[in-house]
Amino acid sequence: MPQIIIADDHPMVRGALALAVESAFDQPEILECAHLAGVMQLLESIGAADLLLLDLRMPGVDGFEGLVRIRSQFPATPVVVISALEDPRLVREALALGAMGFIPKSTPRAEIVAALSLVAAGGTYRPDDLSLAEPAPDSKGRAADDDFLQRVLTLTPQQRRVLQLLGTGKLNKEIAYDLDIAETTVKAHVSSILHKLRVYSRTQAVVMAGRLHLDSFADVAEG
Amino acid sequence: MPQIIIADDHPMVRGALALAVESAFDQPEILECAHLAGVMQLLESIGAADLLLLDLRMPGVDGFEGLVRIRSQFPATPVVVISALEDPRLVREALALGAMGFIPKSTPRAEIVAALSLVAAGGTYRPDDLSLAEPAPDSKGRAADDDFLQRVLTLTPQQRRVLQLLGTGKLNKEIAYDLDIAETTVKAHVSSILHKLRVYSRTQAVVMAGRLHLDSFADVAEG
DNA sequence: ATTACCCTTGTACCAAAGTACAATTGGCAC
DNA sequence: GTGCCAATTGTACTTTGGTACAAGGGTAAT
Repeated sequence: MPQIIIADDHPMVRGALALAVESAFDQPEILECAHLAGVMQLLESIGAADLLLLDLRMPGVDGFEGLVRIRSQFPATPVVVISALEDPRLVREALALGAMGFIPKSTPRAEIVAALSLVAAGGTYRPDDLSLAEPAPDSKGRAADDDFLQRVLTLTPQQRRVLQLLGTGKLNKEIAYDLDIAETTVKAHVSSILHKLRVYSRTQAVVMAGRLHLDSFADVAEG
Repeated sequence: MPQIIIADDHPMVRGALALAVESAFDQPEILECAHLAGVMQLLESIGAADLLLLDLRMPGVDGFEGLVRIRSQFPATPVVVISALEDPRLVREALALGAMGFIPKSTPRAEIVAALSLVAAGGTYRPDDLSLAEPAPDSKGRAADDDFLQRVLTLTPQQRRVLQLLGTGKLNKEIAYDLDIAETTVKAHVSSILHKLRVYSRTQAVVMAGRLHLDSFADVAEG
């Protein structure tokens, strides 16, 4: 019996998604959450879900931070991002951050069902009109960030956890305690992380990684 | 004959600013630059300008770094920051870093002229709607951040410059080079900064300080 | 079963970070 | 002037951070 988590702060949306899930899976166990904390608790208690439908905007989730947290702490759980928006950049970034799909809320039910089946089968889904419209980099700063994203994706799950804690400013010693491993091991991970991210200090890694969350800066027209 | 430097990578913007400068000063000598390197060269050759209009975003300047470099190497030159953005936090920080004014590109010409005159007279300028709209905390997470902001404000100007460079992930050695001081001095500043901010590592300082800039998340409507 | 990769840990070493104490200079205010 | 403070620098020291190398155990794929 597949366990599916639906995380959205809007009950109506959860209901609609539940219908789609019931169509796409055989006797699913549907677990609903209205906030990120609930999702994390659920995942901790059941270890890993078979699928997680995650809204980008809910209490406790301001953007991709929730996705990143979940992906790094529960890499085994496939995540499909649900969003009211469908900006190509958002889609790309969500997928780059490890989401297995991106479903705009405006998607027809039938297509949602197909998308969920696709992801359950190990595929990835994105809105049709984006399959081709991808290779269109617009601004300059974007490129560098995308490069960095690609590098973050080469990190192993444990390394992502380390990077996560690194991002809170913790010492190696504290990270070791948190992950219940030796400080030596943390150092090994940090070294590997620095190489993969092509930076030369933890501080730089933190600065770079920090941008992944909040580089949603609206390009403002010249005055 | 006052020497005024206009640094912006957009010719149209430079033109508009030049007009304002000509209205605000008597027979000004206007020097234009499209990138940071040119500004530094100009300042080195003429020693100090009477006013520098500096865009936040140009080749070689990703944010406050250029402002910091200029302020530290040519403290005698008053700098007015020109920006397409007008986030109150940006304004506050620019002024904290030693800018004598902050002029959004959307400002009417007449007001720009007045602002330039004000700064030339030794005053500081900021957009009107920010003089009062500052002390308005809205969300919960704000409280802690405001505490932190209060602590940041206890930093001396030079310490803020150091913190700024710290936030780019630079080593003490690099910071020393940028500010043209000894690494020992940088260490002294960092130590002092850590104490004032009540953190125990540069990484934590960077993480905390990072929040001050970019927690500007646009609230998006539900689908 | 052999390869490959991840996670783990250890030792050893070097570089960077951070603290503590002391001292000089210069500006500014009372 | 005297005092205060920012800024600077130095020496000396301890703690973190980071690299290099080596190695054992686990899992998954070929």
